[in-house]
This record gives sequence, C-alpha cells and structure tokens, in this order.
Amino acid sequence: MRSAAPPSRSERDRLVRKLESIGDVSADEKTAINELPMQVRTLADGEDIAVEGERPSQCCLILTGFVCRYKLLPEGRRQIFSFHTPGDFPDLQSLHLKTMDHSVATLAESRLGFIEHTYMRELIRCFPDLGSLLWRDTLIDAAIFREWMVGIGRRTAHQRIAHLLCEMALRFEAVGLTHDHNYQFPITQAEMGDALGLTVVHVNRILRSLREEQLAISNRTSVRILDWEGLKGLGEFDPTYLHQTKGTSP
Amino acid sequence: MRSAAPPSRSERDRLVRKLESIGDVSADEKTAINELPMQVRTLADGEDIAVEGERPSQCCLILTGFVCRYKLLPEGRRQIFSFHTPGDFPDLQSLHLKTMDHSVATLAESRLGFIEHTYMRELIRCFPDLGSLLWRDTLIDAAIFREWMVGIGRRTAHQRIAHLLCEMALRFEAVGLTHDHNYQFPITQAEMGDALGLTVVHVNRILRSLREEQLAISNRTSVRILDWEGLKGLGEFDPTYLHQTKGTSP
DNA sequence: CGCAATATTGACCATCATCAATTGGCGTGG
DNA sequence: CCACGCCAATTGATGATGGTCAATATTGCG
Repeated sequence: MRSAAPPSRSERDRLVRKLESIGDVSADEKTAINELPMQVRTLADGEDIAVEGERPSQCCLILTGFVCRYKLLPEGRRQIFSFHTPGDFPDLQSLHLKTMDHSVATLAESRLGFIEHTYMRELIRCFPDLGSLLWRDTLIDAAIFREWMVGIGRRTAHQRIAHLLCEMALRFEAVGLTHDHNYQFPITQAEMGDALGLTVVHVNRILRSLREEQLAISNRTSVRILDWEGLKGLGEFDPTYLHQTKGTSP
Repeated sequence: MRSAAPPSRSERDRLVRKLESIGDVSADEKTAINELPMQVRTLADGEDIAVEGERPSQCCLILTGFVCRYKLLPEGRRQIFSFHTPGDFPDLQSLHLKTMDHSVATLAESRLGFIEHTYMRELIRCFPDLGSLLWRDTLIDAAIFREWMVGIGRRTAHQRIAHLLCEMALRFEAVGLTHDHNYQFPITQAEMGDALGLTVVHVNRILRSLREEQLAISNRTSVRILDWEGLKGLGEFDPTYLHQTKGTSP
C-alpha cells in the first residue's frame, strides 16, 4: 500500500457522475465534493481494503479499478455480495455501522481515495440533501442485494449469469465506462461463481453456452454483449431496482 | 382495510425499544417519536401494504403482527427478502426511493401505523441523530440481506433453516417478544421456502429432521428452540450482522 | 360437517456440485 | 529465448442436494 498522486479531475468527476446517475447534485454540493480531503493509495489486485471485524475510521472512494465485498465461510466457501465501480463508496455503511460484518477487497489494481468519517459527517451536516443522496445510494445497494437474492434463490444458473452481465453493463454505463455494450469486467470465473452461488466449473460451462448461443462473449478482463435483448430476456432483467434517474438503455 | 384505535402505549414503545436495540435514543427524540402523527389501520393476513411499482407517500410502522417484503417472478416463483416484526418500518426506504422495486405484505393480521413522509422528513430534519439511526436501521436491513445471500448461495437447506430460526429468535428478543427461546412465527412452510430459496416439500422434510434431532420444533404459528447451541452451530449463526447494541444471547 | 389451505410423504428426476485431469496464458529467471 | 511454474480456464465422469409431480392426511374455520 503506497501513497499516490492526488485524484485527477476525471477521477473526482466520476463520483459526481455516479451521484448524478441516481439523483440531483447542486453546484455547491459539487464544489464541496471536489474539496473533500482524501488520501489516495494504490492497491494491487486482490488486496483487502477492510476486513470483517474491523472498525474503520474512513470511507473508501474508488477512483479507478474494481472492488468487491465478500464474506468467508468455513471450508473455503465464499460469498461475494457486490461489485463496485469507480465513483462508488463500497464501505459507506461504515459511517453508521461501526464494526465491519464483511470484508472489502480489490479485484484489480485500484486507486482509492480514503476519506475520514469526520469529513463525511461534516459534509452531510452542511449539505443534508447530499446526505439524503448518500443514504439513497446505500438503499440502492440494498436493492441490488435483493435482486441478487432473487437470482440466487429463484433463477437458474443461466439466468443469474445473464442478469449479472446486464446489471454491470448498466452500472458501468452510468459512469461512462461502457462502449457499445462492451466493458471491462476483470473478474475470474471463480469470483463470478462466488457472487452467484455457483461453482467455477458450472460458471465455465454456462459462459461457453452463452458464447455458443451468441448472447455474450467474456473473458478474464472484459465482456462483450452480442445480443442485449436476448440476454435481458434470458436473465429476466428489469433495471428498475437500480433506481437510475438518467437513461437506462445503453 | 379499516381505521382503528390509536396506537397504545405499548405499541408506541415497541418502536422506541426497537431503535434502542440498535442505538441510543434521547428523551427528546422519544417524545418526538411518540408524537408522530400516524393513521392506524388493521390489515388481515395476506394483504399487500405496498406493491412493486407504486410510489408511496407514507411509511408504515408495524404495531402488531408480522410483515414480509417479496418480489414475484414469472411462473409463480416468489422470493421473500425479509420478515418484519413490531417496531419495524418495512418500507422505510420509500423515503428516498420513490418507486417500490418490490412489494410488502402482511403474513398475519397486523395493526399498522401509516406516517406521511413529510412528517418523517420533518422528524429527521429536527433530530439529525435520529435520522442517522434510521439510516443505520436501513443499513442493518442490508446486512441481513447479505447474510441471507450467504445462506441461499452457500449454505445447505438444513443450515439455512437453522440460521433463520436463530435470527428470528434474536430479533424477536430485541423487542421483547420471546419467552425462553420460544416465539410466535406465523409463517407457512411455503413462505419459509420462498425466503430461503427452497421448495415447500424440502422445507417440510428439513423441519421434520430438526424436530427428530431435537433441535427445534415449529408449526404454523410458533417456534420452540430446544437446543440453541446446536441450532447455532448447525446454521453457522453469528449475530454480528444484526448490529444489536444490547445483549445478543437470549 | 365440509371445504380449502397447509402439511406430509413417496417416487423419480435434473440441476448443479464434486473430483480429477488437461490445456492455455503469461510472467519470471536462467 | 525458452523452460518452468502458477493460475485460470476447460472438459469429462460421477454423484448428491434439492426439485418436480402426485397422492393423501391434517388442520382451521365458516
């Protein structure tokens, strides 16, 4: 873990863009966000940002890279709860839940901005509407958890994977990180399995079938969606739960 | 749906008690809570409180009874996301997410207090700490979703059911609705299956085996835990995720 | 008493897990 | 520059958890 250059303009903008994708942000609020003091660090792929049981004193903003939240279980089992893109605060909840009940880690080399809770509280105190928007953000997090529960509980493996590829397409779109249904999605098949309650072997077979059916092609680094409507139909994907206020069809 | 008597003292107290189980509440805040204007209605078992797609203008506080949140899927599939006990606001998120992305319904005859969003906002504006506590409450909701994801994704059917029985024991305990590991839990086996991603048939078999192994006995209306430690061990139950600030071992 | 919803049980089956082996990609060091 | 090593991807064979279908028993209630 090493210190690094301050966030660039485009890195800062990603947070604003993310927030604008789920609500309104005033000019004053933008200014305040851009003045948030943060300590930037670069973490390599696979490093923990926070670990279950810890009591963090800072929030972490993703500037570049890719992050997940997860919990480990006995016998090497793992459940991944969420994926996070630049502009996200993957551990925003630590503002109000002192003890981490799960862990947060990078899935790719990432630049992260660490912001003291005190600054976040100050920001929210001065800009209650921004506080509401951050609350809203954590509520959308929860909505995504629910949608994943639906998938894991009631959808087939094919549907779960199709659904995930659709969700990530819209979420990357919201922060300007897609190009024509293609996006960088640097996860292994094992990680995808741990997110969807499947084994690596099964994930592998299903990705093959999606490829053979010309729905989507993916590898370790990226996803290319060939048939958006087909994938959406297969995965029963309805983006309402993302509560995006801007357009939702990339 | 009919109007009903105003909330009794003990019904009002349940909300305070619930909030106190997850954080501190000042005397002023208690007073303000007790003065919240609410319209009380009694709903029968199985009635919807809010439906996916709606845009509610009120929050719903459970005074007595039992409520769940769920989503329906094609071909009659259903996923239940959460169960809610007296003192809970099952749709608190509607304060910041205008459109319901899922439905809320009673699982038993229930007395509900409906509170206009405007009053809730006013309350939060006047008592920011109470606002934080409500935010915290929705974050605990999300923590429970995550824990359910772990269960559905990575635990066996036996473990999932054991885990659920443990969780509900602690949550009822927090609002004073357990007696020596026994509590009212008025759900059908079908509903339990829809919460855990299982079929009725399988739930039935597992409840039988829990009974045979002398871990817990349950029926349509209530649960009796015979071997708390055994059940906890089987379900890998660790109550950290409930973020209860008071005792957590009934 | 009789319906309707729920619980229960049996027989059979499918999705997905497990186990095991092989291949492919890629960075590192000799 | 190539061999080695490591991790991820891939594929095959086999098996088990849990699903499906269907019939019967219970229970609650009007």
